[in-house]
This record gives sequence, C-alpha cells and structure tokens, in this order.
Amino acid sequence: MAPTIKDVAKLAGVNPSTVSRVLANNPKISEETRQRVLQAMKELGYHPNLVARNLVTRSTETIGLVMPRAAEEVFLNPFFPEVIRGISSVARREGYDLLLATGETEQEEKEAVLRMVRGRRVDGVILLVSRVDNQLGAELQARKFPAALVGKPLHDWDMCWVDNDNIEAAYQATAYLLGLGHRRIGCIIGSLEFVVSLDRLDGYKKALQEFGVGFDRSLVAHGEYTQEGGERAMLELLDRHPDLTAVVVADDLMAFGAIQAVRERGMKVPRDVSVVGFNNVPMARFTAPPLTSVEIFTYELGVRVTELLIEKIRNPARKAGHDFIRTELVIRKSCAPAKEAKN
Amino acid sequence: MAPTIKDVAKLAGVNPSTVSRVLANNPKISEETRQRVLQAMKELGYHPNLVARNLVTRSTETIGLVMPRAAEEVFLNPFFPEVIRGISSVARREGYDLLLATGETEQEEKEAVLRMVRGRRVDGVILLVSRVDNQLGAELQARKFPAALVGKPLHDWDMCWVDNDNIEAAYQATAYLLGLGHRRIGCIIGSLEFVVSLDRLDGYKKALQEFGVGFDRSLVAHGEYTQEGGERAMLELLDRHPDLTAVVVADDLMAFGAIQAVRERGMKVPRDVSVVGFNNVPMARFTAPPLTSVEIFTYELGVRVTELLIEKIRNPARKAGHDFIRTELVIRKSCAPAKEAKN
DNA sequence: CTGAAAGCGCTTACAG
DNA sequence: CTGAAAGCGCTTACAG
Repeated sequence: MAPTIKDVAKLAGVNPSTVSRVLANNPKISEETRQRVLQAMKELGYHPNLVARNLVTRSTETIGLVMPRAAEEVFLNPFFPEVIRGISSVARREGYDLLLATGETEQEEKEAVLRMVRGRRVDGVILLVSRVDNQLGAELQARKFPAALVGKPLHDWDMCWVDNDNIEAAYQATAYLLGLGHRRIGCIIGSLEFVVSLDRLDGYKKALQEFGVGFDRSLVAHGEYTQEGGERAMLELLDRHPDLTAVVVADDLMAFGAIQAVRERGMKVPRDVSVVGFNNVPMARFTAPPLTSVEIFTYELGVRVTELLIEKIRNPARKAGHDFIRTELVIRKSCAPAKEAKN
Repeated sequence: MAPTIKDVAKLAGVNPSTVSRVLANNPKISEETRQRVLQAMKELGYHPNLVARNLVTRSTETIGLVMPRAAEEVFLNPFFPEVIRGISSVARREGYDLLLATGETEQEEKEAVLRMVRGRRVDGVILLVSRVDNQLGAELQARKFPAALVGKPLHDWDMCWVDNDNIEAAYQATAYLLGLGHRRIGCIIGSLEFVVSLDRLDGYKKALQEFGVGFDRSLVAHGEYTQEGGERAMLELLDRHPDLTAVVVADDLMAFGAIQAVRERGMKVPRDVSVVGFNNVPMARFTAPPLTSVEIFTYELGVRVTELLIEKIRNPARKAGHDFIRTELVIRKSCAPAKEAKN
C-alpha cells in the first residue's frame, strides 16, 4: 500500500492537516516543521493521492478532449495530432491533464463525453470539430459546462472558440487562382454539416463575385476529408467540367487525392489543372508537384483554445472568450497561369 | 450542485447504501425498491460521481497513454493516431478512459507519467515507443505498475508488449529488392536508441547474408522519423554511394523524403533507385510513384496491447502477456528490377 | 503556527 | 432484502 498523509503525519509527529498544509505550500507553517514533514515524505516515498484531493476540492485539473469519430479515416488527418500538440502544451504548462473521448459513431462519441462530464472527471471539454448540428455543444451549453470549440459555433452560445477566418482564407486562395487568370475554378469541400465547409465555400464565392465571375453550383463537389474523398470529388468535377482549369480544395489530404484524379484523367498538375489546398500539412512540400496550400497554424489553434478554456474554468462567471488565428497562403508549385492568360 | 446519492436516497425513502446497490446492479435488491430508486434518479437527473467511486474502489478505470515527445515532428507520424484508434477502441469496449501524457522533452514526458502513476489517476500505462534505454519502463517496472509497450522491451521485464516481427519484416523487404536483382542496397533507419531500428537493421543484414551480399556499414544511414530525416539520410547515402540502386527505408514518411532526395539528385524512382518503405501509411498510395511498403497493422498493434494491459490490470498476479502482429509487403510502383538484371 | 473535527460522495462488510 | 456505520485519502473552516 502506498503511504498516505496519515503515515507521513505519524512519522513527522504532526497532525495530518499540517502535512496537507505543507503540501499546499501554506506559508504559515514554520520552517522547522515543514522540513520535518518534507523529510518524512521523502523517507516514505509519499505522493498525494490526486483522486482524494479532487474529491474534496471539486476540481479535477483535467480537460476532456473530444476527437472526431474514430471509425473514420479522418482521424488520421495530421490536423488532429497537431492541434493536440498545441492543446497539450498549454495544458501541461497550466497543470491540466488530458482525458480522451473517442467514439466510432456520433452516438458513442456523445456518450463518452457525457460520461466524463456527468462523472465529474473533467473540468472542461474541448471539441475538435464544429458541426452545424452540434448536439453535443447544445447539451454542454444546457449544463453550463465549460466548453471550447476549435471552429465557430453556429449559435450564440456562451462557449469559448477559436477559428481561422475561413471566409477570408478561402477568398485569398481563390483570388490567387483568379489572379493567375483562371475562370473555371472548381471547389472541393467537406460536408456542409461542418461549419468550416460553409465558411470556405463563402470565401470562394466572394472571390468569384469580386472578379466578376458567376457562381456555378455544379463547380462545387463534396467529399470526406481524406485522399479518397478528394479523389472522388475531383473525378466528379472533371466529368462535369472537362474545361475546368483550377480547383480550390478545402484540405491538403483531399488535394492529394484531387491531384491523383487529375493524373488518372491523363492530365498534369499544374500544366492542365492548378490546385490549392488547405492546412499546409508537412507532406505538402514533398508531393509532386509540391502543393500550394493555406497555412492555418493548427498548433496555435490548439494553444489558444486551451488558454481560453482554462480562463473560463478558472472564472466561470466571466463570458467565454473567442479568437481568430491568422492564415497565410504558402505558394509552391501546384498552380500555374491559366493557358488563356498565356496567349 | 449536482444531486448526490443522498438526495436520491431521501427522495426514494431508502438508505444511501441501497441506492449504491441498485447502481451496482446488486441482484438482492427487490424489484420494487429498485424501481423506486431508478425513478428518483431520473427525477433528479442523478449521475454517480466517478471520482468518489474511484477513491473507494481504488481503481480509476483509466489507462495512461504516453505519447512521443510533442516537441518533435515525429508526433505527426500517422502511426500514432492509428495506434490510438486501436487502443481507444478496446478501451471503450472495456470501460476504460484514456489519459494522455505528453512532454516536450524526455524529462517532461517522464514527469507527466509519474505524476499520473503516483497520483493514482490511472490503473495502467501504455508506452507508445520502445527505447533501448527505457528509463520510464524501468521505473514502472520497479513499482510493479501495470504497463504495456508497443514494441519489444530489451530487458526481461514483467511488462506486456506487442510488436511486429521486425526482423522478419525487414528481411522480406530486403529480400524483395534482392530478388529484383539489386545488390547495392542502402538502409535508412531511425536512431539506434529505438529497439525497432535494431530489429529492422538485423532483418536487412540477414537478407543480405542469405543472398551472399556482404554487409557494408556505410550503406546504412540514420535519420529522424520525418520526411526531412529521410531526405537528409538519402542525400548522404547518395553522396557516399552514387552506384546505389535501391534502398530500404524504415518508415514511409522517411521514404517520401528519400524519394524527394533522389529527385533532387536528378534521378528517378524507380528507374534509377528502388525504394521500399515501412508502415504503409494512407499517403503511400497517393505519391508519385505509389510507394511499396511493409504493412504493419498499426491498428491491431493498438488493439492487442490494450487487451493485454487490461488483462494484467484485472489479474495482477498473472504474468504479463505479449504477442506479435503479422506484417505484409504491399507492392506498388516504387521498385523496379535492377538495371544489371535487365541487360 | 498547529490540532481536532467534519466532510467530499461514494462502497462495503456487518447486522438483522 | 435493507439499514447503519465505517472508511477511502484528502482539505478546510474553526479554535486556540
């Protein structure tokens, strides 16, 4: 059995409450007894039982992390390890542990989260993906449980959130293509159940409008956030619009699939079709051609969302904060001037 | 304040211990009082406080997960999300939560783990990487704390572990290249501080020997498990051995970097250099050329290691189990017959 | 500056 | 089948 506070107290010849006080660095404790207690702890190899502590302090010093559905390949998107790096970095700095909630279905995922929330195993929760129909968010909101979102909530909830300005980012990506002379520009995005898809589509539209290019719904294709998803969507687009010369793809993995699709049709990137991706994953530099992509600073997203959540946990009365993280178009070799422009 | 077991007891007109018993599905409780208690729980929206429960049962129903150093890009290797998928799948099935331990340095990582172990916040720990000098493993071993390793421990510890037969896998990859007629075959692996590097190097040597090709130390290069690491290592190899016609790379991300390096030297894969990778990441199908790689069934690795750990947690007296997961060479387009063989 | 007591929200022998 | 009591390992007013 591991030694308890009582064992330490006995060995040091003091009351357990005194041991607790030196643990808490209470300044009222005399240097002499403090040393005696410290010595006893050392001798016994004592470490406080955090579970007991959590029970009385009513705080767990842990944050729940809601991953996307583990059944899907999306889980493998480097976006997730990268946000988690950011999240865990500030969590560690601020003394918080991370409890993972995963599920293979949306139902399982929801249950996993509610289980840790109801069981009082976490002080707050971070959702890694913002859905249009955010049932989990609604539930957390109803319980007034500290929660934070990577992405934007659709409703006016008192919930922390951090996002890129995805409208602006997609605008820039599309404007870049338009500036290169492209006019038949496709757009591949994820399901419209994700808020990010809505925003990026809006940015795409906004750029077209500004350049006086009419929006054509059939130039938009949807797919999963995977290579296969991007591949299928691009094939679809190419079938519908053989005259397409460029495409904005809402995720790099999808963009890799899109490039693959172009190749399957016997064409080349960027000679025949220009491609710009999103998220600037590490692989982007290593594909042929290297992929032009929008850097979204995923790590920062994780850092900031955690800072905001911890702030909210520590000051529940204060309104939940939110913030935007900048973006940056990283130009590589996957885009070329439109052929018409060359003539 | 959330309702407690006392509130439920009062409303149902029973003793708290009775409420506890219906919570535990104790069959001795009469159907009638059980219904009354259930009703009261529902009315109050009662959910048990897991922290309190954990304190008395001395179990936490959570497993600690030790990630690699978050400071490094290695963290982004798809290997990790994929093992975690496997781990979380069985953890969920068996009613365990996952607590994440990360650190930017090895020291921080160690402290994070010891913090959760000493604080009794986890029932067992899974280490995601096996180092030759496994201090953390040694410490856990000394405390007789239930632990499991993805990889092989170097010492004879009573610790669960699951690994591929990496000697055999590297043997097969190398033999494939030898079978294609290659004789000047390079080997790019990670640092020798990792057990997996040792094993894969052994498999490479074994294949050479069997085909009567002498082992040349200068054909081996080391690098980090990232694209950059593979790129640098390949450049090194190419400088030392311009006559090299094939290379076995211990990780797909590194292999992507290696292909990039070949390109930088004005050569082509597989025309001038054949490349085989390891781990069969999803991207492997989408690179140009598609990468031949050894599938290691990462998800299975995660599943099995978790099953073994939970078994050990539930039966501490029993010896820790271990297991091997099969591997499979997936042939794509990154290897070609050696030119000499063509003549 | 330190001790004694009460309590956090549960579970589990022990009785009956 | 159910109740009353003790206890898990801490913290924190309350006294002195």
